[in-house]
Amino acid sequence: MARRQSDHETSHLILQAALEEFARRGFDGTRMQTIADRAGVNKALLFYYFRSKEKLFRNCIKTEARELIEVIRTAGLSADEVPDFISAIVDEYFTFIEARPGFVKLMVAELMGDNPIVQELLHERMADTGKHPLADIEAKINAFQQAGKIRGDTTPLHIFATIMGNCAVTFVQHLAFGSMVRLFESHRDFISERRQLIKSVLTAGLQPASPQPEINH
Amino acid sequence: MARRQSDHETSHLILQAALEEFARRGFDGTRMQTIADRAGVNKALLFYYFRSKEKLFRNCIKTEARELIEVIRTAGLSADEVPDFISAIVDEYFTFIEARPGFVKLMVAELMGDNPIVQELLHERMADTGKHPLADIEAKINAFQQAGKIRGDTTPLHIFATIMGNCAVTFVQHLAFGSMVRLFESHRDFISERRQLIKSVLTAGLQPASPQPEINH
DNA sequence: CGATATATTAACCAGATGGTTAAACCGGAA
DNA sequence: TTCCGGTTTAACCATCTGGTTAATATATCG
Repeated sequence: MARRQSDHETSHLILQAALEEFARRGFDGTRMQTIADRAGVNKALLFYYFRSKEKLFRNCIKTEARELIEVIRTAGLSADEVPDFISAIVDEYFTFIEARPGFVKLMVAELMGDNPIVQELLHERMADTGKHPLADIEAKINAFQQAGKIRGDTTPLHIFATIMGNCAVTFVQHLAFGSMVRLFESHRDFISERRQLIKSVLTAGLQPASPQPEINH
Repeated sequence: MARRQSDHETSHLILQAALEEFARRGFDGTRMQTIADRAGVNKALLFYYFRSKEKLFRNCIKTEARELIEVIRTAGLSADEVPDFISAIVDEYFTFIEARPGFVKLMVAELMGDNPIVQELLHERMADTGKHPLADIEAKINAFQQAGKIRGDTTPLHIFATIMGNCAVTFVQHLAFGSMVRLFESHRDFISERRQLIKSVLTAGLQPASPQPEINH
């Protein structure tokens, strides 16, 4: 009964199953046996292809993070004006995550851990390409600032963090508010409303210092 | 050698230790023995005061969530103008979290789980007070909208989610970006820069529809 | 076919983990 | 002092978990 599959096929099955389980249960909550069951293979195969639970986890993280970075990078570079820039990044981020229900949880699980896997990934990429994967985005934001098209009172990375943060947190809020209030109708409604609001708020909020009311602190 | 302590003292010690461990390792990653060690008590005491690991975890979550809700509620109600409203909530949120290094991780751990503990807490509070803990805040935002002081093209809860989301995500980004780029100087610098930027961006971005550039999508 | 390298599996293992229990401990009341 | 209820502990247990191993199955190639 044991049909033999190609190396690539089997390890891909495992990776996919692992991705879903890690996303759902976190690192510690995930059982190797469960991944094996989900992939329809013997547990020992997980250790045959990936040497340990941690290595398998690292592989999952890297696979997903690599994709996201590329998606965001491409989206950001495709736009020439600030509103389009924001809109493109937000849209691509949302689309990316909506297609990967467990992604945010997976990334959070990575951040909960002690070893920064993403950092490892970035080192690899920098060794390959010779520059930071986000360097282009950073330069683009800097150019916007020089042209007076975006607020210049902070660093490009803070601008970037603001955009990405609003996107990412949406999907955690989706869980949080979903259980805290049920005044939000359906899931999709919440997400899509949020997407538009983020674009609008950021487009207005990231404009160069227009006369704003004083803030107490 | 076994000094006897008062009931309250011991269970409080345990709760505090549990809080730190759950925050650091998540639910599944936390060991009851470790909590016991940290609290300096015998492991069996954890089961004596709290009946199970899960009950202990629930207790931690509720304790923290209750505090945060109250802090935010109070902050929000204390301000009469939108910029102060935003500033107060952001400041209180940041202060709250800075004093509790593991809070965000703890809450994320709760959201990762399958049973919505926070929802349980809200039900209790609503049974006590007769209204949703955030109802006052919601009403206040609604009043701002009616007065044309804040954008009226979305619901109060989306406004609230935008403010809270920006705060919460900061402390996750602190971890994420901290390992992704090291262009951010120290931890405190990142956090405080972020705090000011959030206030500014939101104050500008949440204003009622001023003429904004078109957004492609 | 036979040989070889790779894939796959069942059975197994040592250590850890949440939880239990019965006994000991301790302060205070009578 | 004696007794009693709440508190604390050491020892214990059933179960689970990541990881190993030795044997088996399968494709590929000469």
